[in-house]
Amino acid sequence: MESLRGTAPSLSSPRRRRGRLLGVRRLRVNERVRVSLRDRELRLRSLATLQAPLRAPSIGVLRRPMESGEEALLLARRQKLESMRERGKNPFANAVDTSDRKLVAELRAGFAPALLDAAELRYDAERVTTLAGGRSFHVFGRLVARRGFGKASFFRLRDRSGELQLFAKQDVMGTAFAALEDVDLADHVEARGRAMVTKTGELSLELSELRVLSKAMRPLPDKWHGMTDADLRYRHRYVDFVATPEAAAVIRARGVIVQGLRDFLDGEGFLEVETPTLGTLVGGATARPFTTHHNALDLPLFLRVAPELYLKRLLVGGFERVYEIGRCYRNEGISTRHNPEFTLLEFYQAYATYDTLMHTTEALFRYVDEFLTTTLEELGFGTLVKRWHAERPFTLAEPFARVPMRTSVERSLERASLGSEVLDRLEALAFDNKTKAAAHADADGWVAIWRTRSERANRVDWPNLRRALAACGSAGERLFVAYEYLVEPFLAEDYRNADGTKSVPVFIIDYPFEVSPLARKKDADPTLVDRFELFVDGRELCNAFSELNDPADQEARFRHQVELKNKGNAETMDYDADYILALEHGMPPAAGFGLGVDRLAMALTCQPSIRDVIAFPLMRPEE
RNA sequence: GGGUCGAUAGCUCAGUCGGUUAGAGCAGCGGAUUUUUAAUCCGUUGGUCCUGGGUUCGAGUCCCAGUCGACCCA
Repeated sequence: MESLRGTAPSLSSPRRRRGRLLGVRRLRVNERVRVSLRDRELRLRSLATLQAPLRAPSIGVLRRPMESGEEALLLARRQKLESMRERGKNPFANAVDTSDRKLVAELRAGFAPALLDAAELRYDAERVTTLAGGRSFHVFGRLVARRGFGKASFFRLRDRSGELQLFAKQDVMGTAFAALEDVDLADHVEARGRAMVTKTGELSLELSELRVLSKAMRPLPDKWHGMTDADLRYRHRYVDFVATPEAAAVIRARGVIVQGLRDFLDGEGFLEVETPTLGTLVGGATARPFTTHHNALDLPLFLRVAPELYLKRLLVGGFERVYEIGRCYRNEGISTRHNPEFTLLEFYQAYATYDTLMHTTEALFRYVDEFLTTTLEELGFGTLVKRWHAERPFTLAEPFARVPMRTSVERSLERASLGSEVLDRLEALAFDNKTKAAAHADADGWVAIWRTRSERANRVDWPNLRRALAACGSAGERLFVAYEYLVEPFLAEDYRNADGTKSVPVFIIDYPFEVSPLARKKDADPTLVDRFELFVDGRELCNAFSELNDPADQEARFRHQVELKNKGNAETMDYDADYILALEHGMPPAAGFGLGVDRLAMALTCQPSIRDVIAFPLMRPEE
């Protein structure tokens, strides 16, 4: 990584600006187009004046192939733009009158009584004519398809609410029909026309007028296949959203999900707040931070990894129920489940325990899912949302399972035909490369035998389990690691609904205190804390606990974090003296909750990568 | 960080064993077409085969290095 950053500028050749539609490259292409136009003019002029002697070579000039296929496409659009200007039409018109605008969805709603087939959107012609009553309708949108028939033409217009066919006929439009030659796919237009139904039953506007409002200078991707190259899609999301309707629907769904979260919490009397994203300390989660710098104060700063400690200060300040939905930043790897910046929902509730929050969590998930479903149906995404529901490998309809962490490990061992000996021997299993292999001979032998006990026992990632155990400094950490390797990979198959067709969300509860530096210890067993994480189809979505409000205990936990940091662990918290001071002023008993909003969106919309639910995911630059 | 796979026209993709001038569909351009909906029909433009190096009489194809991406693992 480091070396890459250092050497990239000198190594990277001026190439790489090939093939991929990169923003920077686009500009260059445009410049090249302009230059080449000037070139051509000059050459043509010289042809005319110099005549015969240069004739042979200049034919070569004339027949010189267009710079590239892409540039030829751009040139064609520029020529249409010029043609518009010559006819006094502004290709980037700004003054529009939307006072009588109809959204496509509104228009369809108005003609709903004439629907013959709701699934295929076929309409009865006579009833549409009657309902329209001779009115002209005014619509705005982008042209996404066209079919020409000489003296007639079909367009497909898309606005934010849906798509509608426009039908242009020469005998209706008169001279305006010829101007359609300057209209390209992807142009933004306004159109007026009477509502009618075509021979095939499609509701259409028979155009009296079509005006280009904004000329698109680049074509859309393949009308049928769209854009499938993942690299292109993520780098040029604005194109992806036009070319891949589901990609746009997912972003819309995400917005609705966030709205649903707010709706639920507002209804429970929570106050939405905003807390700092820049700070001098790292806290609220064990994660490696991004660093930055404030110039005026000459102060090194961290981007927050979680809002937790500020939200709990608000509890001290008398706000009993607060929440924040905000961006957090963790300087860690990128994967299908991790983006360096991501959105966290955290809420804190005074006089509640983690047990209270388990009930709240179930209610919240069901509320948001219902909200998403009904809202998307209203927006005309009924088919899509049905498909998502069917594809989901989990169900929210049944009670979520609850299992204490230790029990979950014991159960999982049983299912793998392994005994408690595995749990008893965690410390001895630890393996790291520093120690001689001979020292692990016993453990190697046990693992070899355990692997033979069952197919599931063989599926366990023993090498990495043993490596992770080597990094543990306490029994609590070892239990947690055992859980991660022996239980978590099997959650989705172990916890199923009544008929076994879908997985059921699982609360894993009662974590070791060593891996929970901000959670309250259990009264009955101080080696554990009142904490749960929620796993939906085996993926961690939530983390919640009864809050630690004993300043002395919190101080000891912070000290332990600092010890780990001094030993070289990058994913630790700082000692936050001001937070201790806040606790000393008295924080009410409370429980707090965190939810990965991106991951929730992934789960509810069946998206395989976090990049699909983020409008503009982080990409390595091309050049 | 490791492994596997991939990169060919603006987009989606073929390209056989290393062998003639690298093909198709869409989009574009020209033509025909007044009810199509992936419209159709005729014609046509468009290529740094990701980059660099190597092997070879000959490389899109084989080898090495690199870039970017996808997936899996860490």
